[in-house]
This record gives sequence, structure tokens and C-alpha cells, in this order.
Amino acid sequence: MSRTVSNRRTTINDVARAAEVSIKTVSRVLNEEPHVRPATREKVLAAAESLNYRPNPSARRLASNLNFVVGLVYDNPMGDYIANIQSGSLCACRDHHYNLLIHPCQWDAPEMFEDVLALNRQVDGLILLQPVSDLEALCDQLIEAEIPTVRVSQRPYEGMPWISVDDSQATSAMTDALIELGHRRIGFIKGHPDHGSSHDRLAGYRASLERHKIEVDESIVVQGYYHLQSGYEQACALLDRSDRPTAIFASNDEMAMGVLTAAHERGIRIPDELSVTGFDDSSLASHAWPPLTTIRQPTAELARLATETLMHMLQGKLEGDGNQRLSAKLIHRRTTGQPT
Amino acid sequence: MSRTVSNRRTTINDVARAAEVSIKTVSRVLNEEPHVRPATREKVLAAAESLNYRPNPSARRLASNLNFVVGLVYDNPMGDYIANIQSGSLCACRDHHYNLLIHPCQWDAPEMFEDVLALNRQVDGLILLQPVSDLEALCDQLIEAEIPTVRVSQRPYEGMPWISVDDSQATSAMTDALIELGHRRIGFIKGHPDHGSSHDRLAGYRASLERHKIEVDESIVVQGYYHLQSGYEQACALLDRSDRPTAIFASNDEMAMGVLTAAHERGIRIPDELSVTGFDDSSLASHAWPPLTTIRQPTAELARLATETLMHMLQGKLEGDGNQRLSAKLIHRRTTGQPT
DNA sequence: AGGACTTATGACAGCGTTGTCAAGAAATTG
DNA sequence: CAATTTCTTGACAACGCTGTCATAAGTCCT
Repeated sequence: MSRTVSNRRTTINDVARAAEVSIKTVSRVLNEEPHVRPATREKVLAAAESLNYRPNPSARRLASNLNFVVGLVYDNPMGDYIANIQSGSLCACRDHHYNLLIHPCQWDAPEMFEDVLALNRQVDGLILLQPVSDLEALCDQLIEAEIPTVRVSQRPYEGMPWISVDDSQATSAMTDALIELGHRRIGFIKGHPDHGSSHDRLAGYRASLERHKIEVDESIVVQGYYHLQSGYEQACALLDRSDRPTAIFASNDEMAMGVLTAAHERGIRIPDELSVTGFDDSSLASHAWPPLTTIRQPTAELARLATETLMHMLQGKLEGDGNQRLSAKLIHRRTTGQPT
Repeated sequence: MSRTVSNRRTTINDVARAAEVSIKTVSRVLNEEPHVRPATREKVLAAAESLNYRPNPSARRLASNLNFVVGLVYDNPMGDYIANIQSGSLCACRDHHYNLLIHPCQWDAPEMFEDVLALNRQVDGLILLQPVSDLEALCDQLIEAEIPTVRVSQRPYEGMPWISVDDSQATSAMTDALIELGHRRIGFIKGHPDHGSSHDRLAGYRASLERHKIEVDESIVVQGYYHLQSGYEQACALLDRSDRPTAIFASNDEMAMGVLTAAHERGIRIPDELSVTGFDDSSLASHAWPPLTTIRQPTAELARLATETLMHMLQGKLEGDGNQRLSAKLIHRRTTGQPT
């Protein structure tokens, strides 16, 4: 079987010619527009198929003034979180035949604003992750540039929808669980003060203690920075006290790993002598020894929801303000137990 | 100061009018083409600046038949590896003013080929990661479709450049190190048989033993699948033997974590009674207890190199076959020591 | 049968760039 | 100084699609 090697790509014209219709009709069929007779549709589809035709996205974008691209803007240490966000968002994008353009950046770099604004003609809308989503000046500019945007953040900002996971409630529930196990002295390692989530998580902890009428001992609420080292150091300080806590709540898994290490070094048995909980359910958590009790955010779901919300905006079908809040889930593993 | 709100985007025509030149001259300036008088260039630049002009990417792509987009195709469990690949590739992309389009997929899904081929008009070239890069049928089709492609893989395939990290050499060097510490019975947990790297890593292990004239005991070379559970199970079997090995080489960190867990359960002290090494230097490794001795691939560098190679191809400046091989690095931490 | 809709199709003009080619201006040459 | 080459610029036609509007062909009333 011989095959003609044509150097020119097949275009909509070729399909139209083969199907004996106008290019406009081909366009209609391919875009699933109404007002095409079934018989015509079949003819066109057959022609397109036999010519192995694929529309040229650039031409389509130019003519329709749509990009079929969603931009994902973030400044996070690359890891499971971003990985899950990406796959959640991609999933929604594919449902709508959109592509995802990832745009990592440094939230405090001087050219960051400019770079994000430059996505203007490349994308139809943006999804902003924390901490970028908390830069009000940027959001202002995006509104002015009329770029549809959805924020992933716990803090409100009027004018664009925001989607979040209720950290505070989850932390609160986990603290409740610890108290029910019998703990009364629960240490808390805070996260990085610049990160909004730190405050929410702390708030949940406080709320739970208050609900149970346990006074907060501020000397065992210590400052961490979301990285292993800070968790380790603060745990050492906490564990070397004569009145050491019977449980330590670290604001993320990485710091919880530091706590585990500090406990191991001191021969403190977990969970018999010390309960530990983290936050994030990162891959560390299940691979830790013992496996870490922690909190799982529905990260992929969060991203999918943000993306779907953006799609609704693009279609002008957004009802209400679009804000939504998801619940996190407690993952009970083996670092928590009754105090001895 | 009043500002006219124009609903129409500013185009190259507006700039041309403002600078009192033709649109072609504006195009030349913006694309840094030669044959423009400095004075003219300044005028155009000033006009563009004052109008805050940004070229429309779709129009540019349509007219130039270039997409300024690189596609990254992979089927990997999202994690550090992909994260590093992405950032390495993005880095190179930005240097050349290209965007990165991520395309996760399932290597064995029926529509995978079709989906990848459909990127044809969207990208100028592709980067294929393992195991997708090892699908010869796909590579054949990409060549036929004339899509410039770079493979990230250890195995050769003529017709497109391949970039890899020398797993075999690294495994070999690590085994050497173990032997120098005094180990003679070194268990080996293989990776997933479908994954090319598994074989290379095993080959390195064998090569080292052979070099040191140590006969391979096939009963302590066992099959794992790159996930924690398989590492754990195989380690249990290995450690419950009366003639258990003094060291276990796991083909990746995740399985090494399983080994650690099995050892912990049995009260086997590490590294005194058992040395353990992994592969990947994932975030698990440094957070493990004790911190895991492992091998670090220059992942980001690998991706950057692959991307740069693709850029060279696109510019028709590729010299030779483009193939390159990088070396991995041994990371000595605390799971290895002399046997007792 | 004669309107009044509704449905199906096509002609043609953009969309905002870059590529081609021609032509005028400036520089170089013998 | 005329002839030749090189530099600088612009007119205009693509690029491959979608949007608008006109027109043809049915459908459904009365």
C-alpha cells in the first residue's frame, strides 16, 4: 500500500473538500454546534477521520479569542502537595478540553507580578495557590486586567472566588481526639508565621482546648517553621522539660518527623510515652516509624474544585460568589495512644 | 489623570501607528531581527512600552508555525522525581522563552498514543520520560509524525537523542563501598521488572561483586516492585533467614524504608547489625530513621539537559546524536557501617 | 396556498501576527 | 562618478480557523 507524503498539514479546507461541504460546516461539526443534519455530520466526520485531521489550535485560538488554557500559579516547595494539586486540576481541565500551564514563581521576586500578568494572552483564567493567592496587590491587578481567577486560600478577598480546606476545624478535631484519649498536656509546634495556614491550625488547637476547658500553657506552644529541623529543635526543648507534654501536635508532617527523631534519640517510646500528630499526610507520614497519625487534606479535590469553578466563570455560569470550603480528614495511625 | 478604557486589546497596528512605522518594522524590533536602525528601534520600543503592548501568542504561533511550547510526557507516580524534572525542564524552557505543557498519562492506556500524537500542533517538541520513553512503537510514530523528541532513558533508540543517568555505575560504586566496609553477604531487592532501571541497578550490583570476586548468592537477590510493601515483605524474608545478609541494597528508597521497618520490628540495630542502602534520595531518605544512605540522581539537571537538547534540535543546531549520560552521586548517611 | 417561523448551509471577512518580495536609501567599490 | 552591493523599510499575502450574516430549504400554521 502506497501513501502519499504531503508536506503540508491537512487543514479544514481539505476536510471540507473531501466531504463536499463548506469549511464552516466542518467547523460546526467539529465544535458540536447545532443545526447540522445527521447525514452531513457523518460525512464530515468520516472525511476528517480518513484524512486524520486535527484542528490547528493556534488558528482556533486566534479566531475564537479563547486559549483553552488554564494557568496554575504557585510558589511552593515542589512536593506531594503540588503534585496532587496538579493532578486534580489537570483532571478537571481535561474534562473541559483545556490544557494546564504551570507557572511556578517566587512570590517575593520583583518581576513576579509582571510575569503573571504576561500570562494574560496565553490563558483564559488563572488559579492562584498560597501564598501567591494572598497577595492582594496582585489580585487587584488581575481584576483590573480582567483575568478570571480563582484563589486557593483560607482568607477572603472580594471579587474572586476562593476555595479552601478548613484547617482550623481539622486541627480542632484532632486535638479533640487527643483529649479523648486522655491527654491534658499537649504541646503544639506552630508553622511558619508568614504562611496563613499556621494561624488557622493554631486557632483550631486553641478552640479545642477551650471547648474542653483546658487552659493553654503558652510555654508548650512553640514556634516552628514547617521544616524538619525546626520540628526537631522544638521537640528537643519540649521533651527535655521535667514536665514534658504527653502529646505533641506538629503543624505539619515534616516537623512531626523531627519530633519522632527527637523522641527516638531520647528512647521515648511512641505512642506509649508520647503521642505525636502531624498535618498533611505527606508520603513521609505513612513511611515514618511508627506510621504517623496525621490529617489529610483533599488536595486533589481542592484543585479540581478550583478548576471547575474557574470553568464556570469562563462560561459565565457562576452562581453566587463561588466560595467553597472542604473538610480535611483525620488519619489515625500509630503515633497516638493513651498517655501512661 | 484620566485613562481611556478601550475594550479592544492593543495590537501591533496600534504600536505601528504610534511609532509611525509599518507593522512589519514593529515585528522586526520585537523579534530582534537585524536590519533595523537604532533610532527606529527606540521609537518602536518606546511606543510599545507606553501602550503596554504584548504580542498575541496565538497570532504569532499561527503565522510563524511555531508554538513555543515543549511537551513533557510521563507516567510516574507524582513525587519528588517528577517535581525535580519539571523544575529542571521549566528552567531551560524559560531561558528560551518557551512554555512547558505537562502531559501525564498512563503508559498502557489504549488511547495514550492518540493523546500524545494529538499534542502535535500544540507543541514544537516532546520530552518523554520513562517508562513512556521505552515504548518503541510510540517513538516510531513520533518520528513518522516528525515531532522532534528527546527521550529520557537508559536504553538506546536510534533516531532520537536519549539522555540518562548511569544507574548501573552508581549501584556498582555503592556496592563497592559496602564491600570496602567489610560486607560479603549483601542482599539485593530488585525493582519492578517492567521498569528499565531495575535491570541496570541489578547489573551494577552484579558487576561490583564480580569485580571483587564474590560469588552472587541468588537466594538473596529478591524481587521487589519499587513500593514500600514489597520492600518490607522481601526484607522480612531475608532477615528471618538463619544466614541473613549483613547488608541489604534496596533498588529504591521506598523499598529501603520497608527494610528499615522490618529491621525495627525485629529489633535489629542499624547500622550495627544491618546496613541498608536505597536509591533516589527522595525526601523519605533524609527523614528516615536513621537517615538513609542512598544515591542521588541529578534529576533536575537531567531534565534541563534533555530540554536544552530539544532546543538544539528545534534550532537545527544539534551536533552528533545528542545522547548524553550523567553520573549519580552517593549520599552516605547513617544506615551503613561495618558489619559486626 | 401563503405567510411566518425554524433549520441547514455557505460566502466572506476578520483574528494579529510573520514571511516574502520589492523598492528606496545608504554605503562601498573600481 | 556610475555601478554595485548592502541596509532599511513597507505593502501585502498568507497562516487556519470562527463569527456574522445572508440565503436556501423545510415546517407549521391559518
